[in-house]
Amino acid sequence: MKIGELAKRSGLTAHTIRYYERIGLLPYADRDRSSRRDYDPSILVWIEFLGRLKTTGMPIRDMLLYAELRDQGSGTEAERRALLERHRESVRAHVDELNACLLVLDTKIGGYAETEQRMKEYDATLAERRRKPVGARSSRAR
Amino acid sequence: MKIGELAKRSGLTAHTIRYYERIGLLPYADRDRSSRRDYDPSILVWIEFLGRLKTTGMPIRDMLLYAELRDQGSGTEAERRALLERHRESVRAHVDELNACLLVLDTKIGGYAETEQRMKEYDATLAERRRKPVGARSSRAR
DNA sequence: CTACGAGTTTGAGTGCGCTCTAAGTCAAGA
DNA sequence: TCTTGACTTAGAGCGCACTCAAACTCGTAG
Repeated sequence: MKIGELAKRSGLTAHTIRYYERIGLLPYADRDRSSRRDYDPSILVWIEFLGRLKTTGMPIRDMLLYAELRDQGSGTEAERRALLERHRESVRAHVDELNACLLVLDTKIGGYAETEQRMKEYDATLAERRRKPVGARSSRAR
Repeated sequence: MKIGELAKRSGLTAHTIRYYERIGLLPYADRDRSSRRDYDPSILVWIEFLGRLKTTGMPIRDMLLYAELRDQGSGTEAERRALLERHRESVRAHVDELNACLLVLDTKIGGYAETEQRMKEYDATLAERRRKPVGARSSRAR
């Protein structure tokens, strides 16, 4: 698979794929006789996993650490696991924080909704007063 | 309240507070006779809210939009509400995405845990073989 | 043969959100 | 009076994660 094809399939740009290779996030890709990168589709699995790490806010320097452990192969599993576990906890904490913020947001939005509601009622009252002018009892006061 | 005090209370640095004022995220603060900023503690509420927006990933340009609507006062409530509602949905979507990633992470970590377990068992088998050498029936094969 | 399109490299540029520097002002305490 | 330290400004610098530019090389279709 050429870099253009991989870009399409992975959702990254060719630029980004080369950048990732440069910094060591993607392994050095085999080149064909005219020195174009030629990928094995299995790279997609790794890119997808990197995407998860990215989505969950892991900085590139940590992904790099994980990638290096992975390249070193067996014997690094415990460290890799520890890295992922630490990350998992930070993601969980962040999710909790986001949920707390969502509550605040809901409250704030609820406040605007109330204001809107009171304004509608006020408008309705005015309309009522125009129909049954001064002195007439408001039908809204039930 | 002076900027240093506000920094302590808000968790922002004085630098960041000045930066936020410069870009319009914080209102222009009143200065005392020697042109130092003097804050009303009520600013803390606004800073805290900005913090929530930041935590939930709202870019500064959007906070700025919200801040401008707020400065314009009444008549902008519907727009402010709409802005927050859009943001809320994007945060919800992001939380869902994070939760999905957490599942993947759990699976991956589970994989490492399994490998570790198998290695422990293998070590145990070796130890067993050392105690009851060649020919002896392994007690682990139950 | 030549033109095109997709690839190559190195290195520079971009947008975001701060973060810091330099040079100066001011008020209060020793 | 002098020193200290918290403040002021405009503007430069930084770390991150890309993103793009320039100049070049290939393989293939017309």
